[in-house]
Amino acid sequence: MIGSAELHDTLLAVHGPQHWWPAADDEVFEIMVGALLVQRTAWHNAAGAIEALRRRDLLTPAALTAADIATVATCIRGAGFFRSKAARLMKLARYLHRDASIDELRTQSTPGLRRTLLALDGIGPETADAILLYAFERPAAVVDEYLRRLAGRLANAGRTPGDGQLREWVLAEIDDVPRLNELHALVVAHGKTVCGRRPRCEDCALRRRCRTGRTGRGFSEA
DNA sequence: CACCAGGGTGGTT
DNA sequence: AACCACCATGGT
Repeated sequence: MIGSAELHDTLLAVHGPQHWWPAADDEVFEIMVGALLVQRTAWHNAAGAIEALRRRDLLTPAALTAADIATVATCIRGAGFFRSKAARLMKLARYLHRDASIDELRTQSTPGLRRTLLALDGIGPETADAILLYAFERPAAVVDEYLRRLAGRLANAGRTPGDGQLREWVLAEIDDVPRLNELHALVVAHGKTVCGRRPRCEDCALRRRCRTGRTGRGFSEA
């Protein structure tokens, strides 16, 4: 099985740097909002929703808590699923304004912070790891559908790995935030342009590594 | 027109 | 544990 470091380097050579969320310290809440808004939505539309919220100065927990949910829903309508997303944003803002705070979350250990995020409405494993990585700059491996499909083609020996195995596989060779950041963005770029739902391995820089082409060790159990 | 986009939740088998 | 419907808009 190819290592995550080689996957990173190969995709970087093909697609170049992706420039995803260079998280400034005062943008943590904004990035958390973006991570919720972008779910099953093109980034362009999520970005428009964030700008609409920014125009109304709603990108702080306090301001969003005080806002009317109908106003929030109007701002984020273009990002889709606006009713559920508006409710989730209000819950997130209330939680960070009343029950906790960004600074308090910063003091938590990475595993603890992951559990904290997973307990919030609308934050599942992928969004939690994206927030850990892009907002809090913690070493986290974001496992998305593109990476699952990619791993399914690259792991020719064993069975297709589960999400937990995929996280371990990524972190085994990459533990620094900049490359984990870049890797997830590159996997998405690769999935959208070359090997998406229907693989086009003949055009892919990884074609020699794919199940249709070659040998490898595959993922090990446990 | 069908399909996709930086998923998660709740219910059923 | 795997599968499913649902959420909803904008772009191609």
